[in-house]
Amino acid sequence: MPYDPSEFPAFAVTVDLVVLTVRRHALCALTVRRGEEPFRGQWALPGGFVRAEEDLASAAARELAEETGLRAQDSDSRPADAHLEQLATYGDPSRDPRMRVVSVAHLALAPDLPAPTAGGDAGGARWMPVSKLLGGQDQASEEGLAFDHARILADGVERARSKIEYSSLATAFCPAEFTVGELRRVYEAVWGVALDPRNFHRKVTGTPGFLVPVGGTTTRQGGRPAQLFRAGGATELNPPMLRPEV
Amino acid sequence: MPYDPSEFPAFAVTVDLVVLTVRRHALCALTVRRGEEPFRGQWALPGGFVRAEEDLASAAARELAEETGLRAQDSDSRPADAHLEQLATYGDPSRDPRMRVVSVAHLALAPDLPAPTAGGDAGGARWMPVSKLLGGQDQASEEGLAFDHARILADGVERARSKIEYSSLATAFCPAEFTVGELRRVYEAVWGVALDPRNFHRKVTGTPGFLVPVGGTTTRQGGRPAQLFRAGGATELNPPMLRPEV
DNA sequence: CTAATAGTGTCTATTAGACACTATGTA
DNA sequence: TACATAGTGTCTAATAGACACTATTAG
Repeated sequence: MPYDPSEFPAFAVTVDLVVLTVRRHALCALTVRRGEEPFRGQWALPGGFVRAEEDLASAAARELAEETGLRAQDSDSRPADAHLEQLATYGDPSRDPRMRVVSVAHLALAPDLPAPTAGGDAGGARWMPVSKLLGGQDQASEEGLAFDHARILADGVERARSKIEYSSLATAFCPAEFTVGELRRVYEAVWGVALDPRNFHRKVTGTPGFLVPVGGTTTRQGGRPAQLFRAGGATELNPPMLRPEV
Repeated sequence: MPYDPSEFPAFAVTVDLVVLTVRRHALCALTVRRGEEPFRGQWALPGGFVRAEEDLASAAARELAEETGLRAQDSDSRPADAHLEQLATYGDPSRDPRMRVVSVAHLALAPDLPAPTAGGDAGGARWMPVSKLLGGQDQASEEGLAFDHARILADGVERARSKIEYSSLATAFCPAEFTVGELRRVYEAVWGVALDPRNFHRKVTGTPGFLVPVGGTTTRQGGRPAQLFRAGGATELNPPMLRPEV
């Protein structure tokens, strides 16, 4: 196959973001209101074009910062505000009615933010419960997300749900310092199940390198003061945290 | 951000394939010899441009068929020859010196093929042991793969290694009918470890839906005749097959 | 016979899951 | 006081890993 720049079709390449957080015991995704056709007025995932001299990860980090103010690990060596990873790429020829667009979706996990959104290029932005966005396949069509974003969101949610099983990624949903109970509520919100607090406590505190005690305590959840921890260096969780209802 | 087709940069989009198989107790990848600059004469992963009206998965299946003759599940309802899934997307601005190319890499797992390659658009094609292609970081530079293909291959190998832990994907490396011992040798080759044949047998035959006895036996591995199985419908492997040396 | 692989059984240390109980804060 | 959450201990059923033993072929 000859390699002539004029012989292959030109594509637009975008990054779309599945930004997840846990708010009031519910897994939520960041959505933006579309200001233009097509799908004007509908909710969509945040995203935008990759620039001419920009890496895919950089483009995703830039969009994340524009929409939320969150800093992914990229910039310098300070601890990141959010976890960011590539999710999958969507390139159905008919996914955008205007032109051929290939979207490299990324998954971002962030702690609950005080301000729901910051300035971006989108009109309105909101955290919406994932159950609302994806619940009932038919509901997806009436109030659904634009383009193939429901599919992308579903893939991102499934990635998050499975990845917290065998990694310490759930701590990305927590602030820098958190309690065992708060971490447990993250698992419960993401999986939509109830976990035994005592077994959970034994499991996470017994896994070396997962949690590092930071010294203080807090009563922000009520009840007896709970120890504060920060995420340890361990990224793999072995043996994994098992999702119930197998 | 205005959505004007003339305002965004144009990208070329390709699919690259990490095609893995197990040959003579070694995990091997399909490589093709480059006939043109850049990297002329070096080995590379098979791949090619996505066509104007082609889905990404279709492009990957087409390239796989062109290079190996293998049929992924796409075409019709017959059982597929090979497993094919999207791996990740690589879009560093400098990954191709000629132009901006975004490559959507795919991972294919195939049984050992009698003919190493079939007709394709590449000059020579070979199965090369993964350990040769990736062993010793410095060795990668002298006899290494073109572009960022060493990185792509490493990601694909890691995906395969982790995915056979918790799925029945290892059967994609086996012919339609296989023995427990042959399946065990797949795990041993992919992970590069030795597994206890007795515990392995108990594990796989005790997981419902993983293996379905097909009735016959074979002595193609020598020794006592072994039952033949085919892959069952179960795709998830729960509890997972544990990789030793944790 | 030996050598090879297939397949079953048994023992033990570990652990997930269930749950009783105590500790320490707020209303 | 009642009530919330935090944290520890104990019991049991399941299982991964180690390994003894038998079965059935080829040479």
